[in-house]
Amino acid sequence: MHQAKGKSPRGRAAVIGLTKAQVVAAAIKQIDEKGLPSFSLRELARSLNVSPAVIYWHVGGGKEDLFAEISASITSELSHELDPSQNWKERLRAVFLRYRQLVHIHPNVSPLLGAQMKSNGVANLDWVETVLSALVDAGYEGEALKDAFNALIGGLAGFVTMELATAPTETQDEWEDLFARRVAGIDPKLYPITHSVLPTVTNRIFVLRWQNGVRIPYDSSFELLLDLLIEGLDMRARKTT
Amino acid sequence: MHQAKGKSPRGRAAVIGLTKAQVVAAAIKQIDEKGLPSFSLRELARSLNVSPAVIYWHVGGGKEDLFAEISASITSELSHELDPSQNWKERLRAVFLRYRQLVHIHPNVSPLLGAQMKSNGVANLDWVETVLSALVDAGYEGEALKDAFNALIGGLAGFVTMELATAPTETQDEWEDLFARRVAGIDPKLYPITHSVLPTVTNRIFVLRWQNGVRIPYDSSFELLLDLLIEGLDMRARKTT
DNA sequence: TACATTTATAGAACGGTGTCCAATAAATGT
DNA sequence: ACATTTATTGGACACCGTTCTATAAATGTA
Repeated sequence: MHQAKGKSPRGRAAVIGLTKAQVVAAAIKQIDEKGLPSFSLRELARSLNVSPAVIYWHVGGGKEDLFAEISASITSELSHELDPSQNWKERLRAVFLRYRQLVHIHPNVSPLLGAQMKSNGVANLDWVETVLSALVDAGYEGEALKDAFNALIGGLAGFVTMELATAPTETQDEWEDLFARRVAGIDPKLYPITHSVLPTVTNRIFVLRWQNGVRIPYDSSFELLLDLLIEGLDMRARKTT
Repeated sequence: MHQAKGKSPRGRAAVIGLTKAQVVAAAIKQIDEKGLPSFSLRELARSLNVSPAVIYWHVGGGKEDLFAEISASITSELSHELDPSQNWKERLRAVFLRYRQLVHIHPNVSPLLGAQMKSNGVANLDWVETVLSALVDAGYEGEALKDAFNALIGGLAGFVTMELATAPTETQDEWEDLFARRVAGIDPKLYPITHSVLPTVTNRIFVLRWQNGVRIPYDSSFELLLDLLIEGLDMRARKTT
């Protein structure tokens, strides 16, 4: 039905045509350039000088599966180069900073790693093992381990997803103006605190922004979140151990 | 060009036809039932026994704007009924628990509040004011306030987005089988920790699951995240004050 | 009551999309 | 040399978002 899924091109070589990896790479490139909303299989096929059906042959079952492949392709680079001599806190820091770094390379793909996250099965086990083993080293097990893992992944990966949430591409300038005008018109009587901190906060916090984390990265906010989580998990572990 | 945006149906009454609010409500209903991926303006129009063009007349500019309206419609219920006598930690807890609760009512709409989050301008200022004022009460200001706000919103709203990330609707059963088989086949030599905690963790942590937070809610994990953040922010505030 | 105007809807059209299927070419194994 | 697998084509189907022009329904005004 479709391409040889064997480990590597052994006896039955890859003929000459396209590779699944090439299709995925081209898809990522196109999403990087044109954005996820305007991505289409037909245009992908066009960019490869190929019939749309070819994509179906190389990747199993259409768009959904292609997205899963893209997601796997990006997160696969995650857990390389980890220094096992570091303690668990340093390892956690490193792996999540690396995660954010990776996603920032392909901001438009971000929704596929967060909200869509189909996770083509068990592709990124390295990641899971890294986080779980760090937490085990910290002294977590059972239900507490489960919750600590979810708090870390959900909070940090979720943060990055929100950070890179797609600002509307269409009439961007026009919309920025509208937004800026609305912010300027915030009533000091109704929202005194918000109004008073507008100078330091406008377009730099989550709900009150018209650009996303691509143009205005949230480095220090992410670091704060990361520190709060790791320090907090450390304290809790010490308490119960 | 489109409907009267005035406060309420005064002189020029609402004729008899559809209301923008009705369109939005119907859209939410349809997304709740059929899921976001299979949502379409045409089917929405069909369900209202109406021509597709009618949606364009009632809501400004098509799908994108309709999504913004939906998002606003849901988050508008957010900051009601808040007890100002509570201290800032209790208020923060309450508002974010309420946020998660609200989103869980319309799980399929979740991507619109997270990854897509266009935020039709400044609709949910109540929310912002609540969080900001709590943090100001805690002693935050300037850059630290900004980072604390972003860590809270990004981490917690992001968590909920991930929790409800859309599991694939299509061939669900078949896919669950595939996933379960892959999990069962995890190599204990390669992933010793992961393998050893599989019993307590399978389908209950973020990457190793085949169902999303609708069927398997992450209550205790969210509570942990919430506690870690609030406690940590409290400690940091005391230190620097 | 009559007419002009605003409000609301209908219907058709345009270009684009995901997906599938039958036919066919290209490379491979025997 | 031939049968088989591998890879690709082109066309079809049904649906989609969006826009346009025309028309109906309600309203304001004389």
